Amino acid sequence: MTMTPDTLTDRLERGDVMAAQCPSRALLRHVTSQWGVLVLTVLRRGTLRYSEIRHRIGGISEKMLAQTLRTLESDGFVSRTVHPVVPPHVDYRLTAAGQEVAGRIADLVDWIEGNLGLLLSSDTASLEG
Amino acid sequence: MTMTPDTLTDRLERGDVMAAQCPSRALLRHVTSQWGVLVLTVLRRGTLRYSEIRHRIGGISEKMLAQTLRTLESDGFVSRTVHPVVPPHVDYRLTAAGQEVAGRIADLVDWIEGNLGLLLSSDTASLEG
DNA sequence: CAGTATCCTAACTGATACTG
DNA sequence: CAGTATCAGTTAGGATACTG
Repeated sequence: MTMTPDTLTDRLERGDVMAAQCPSRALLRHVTSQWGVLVLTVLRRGTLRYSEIRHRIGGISEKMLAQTLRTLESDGFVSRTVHPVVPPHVDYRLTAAGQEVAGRIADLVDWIEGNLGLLLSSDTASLEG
Repeated sequence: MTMTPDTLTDRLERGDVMAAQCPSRALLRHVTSQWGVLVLTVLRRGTLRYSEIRHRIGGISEKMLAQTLRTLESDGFVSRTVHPVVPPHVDYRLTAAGQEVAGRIADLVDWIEGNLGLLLSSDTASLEG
């Protein structure tokens, strides 16, 4: 097995997330952000309005939901549709790329939820937030 | 299809990550933290020493690596082995639970790395960090 | 080598109040 | 309804120096 003699440029072009300046780092940070994970997860079920998302994610503030949605939208994971009615009606849904990442996030979330008991019973498990 | 008439207690016991106080939230935050993701990813290849991890993850500081390793260890995702020699030699490796979550994280990371071009070419993609 | 201790800044976060 | 604006507190994060 031969090792690739990796230059920094090689790594950036390849999209190597281990290179500090690689754009994939930023994308990864956005989708794995505290609220990004949960927003992507709830949107898997379909199109939702701002208030519906907020209601489904316990503890998220208006500010962070708005900010997270804007980031995910600008990254191309979420699309935003404004219905020009009064009172306002805005829908959010996953793009094709969003469905891909959200599916993978959901696999992770599901495993953790499903193995919570196992994890918490471990003698080394912490309670800290 | 009938809806589950969800109490908060139900959701916590089920390990529902959408409930703000659920312990799965904290675990999820730890493994999806900026450095947690990368540490879990590099450890998939096998046992590594502190300095090896630090070298492989571009841009991580000593402080954040130490902190991230301690958190992942206390959550039961990483195990730490001290070899009582001088100079010190400490090994880190994934536990069984760690391998499960790291595998799922890797699926996400791989997809993003592999589709970077697609994501960046999107007209809505941002450059921000 | 593998960290810890200290200091400092910037970013994240939430509460509240307000707007179209 | 769907946000934005503002403010204040907390935490994340990095640089440097130091220890066993």
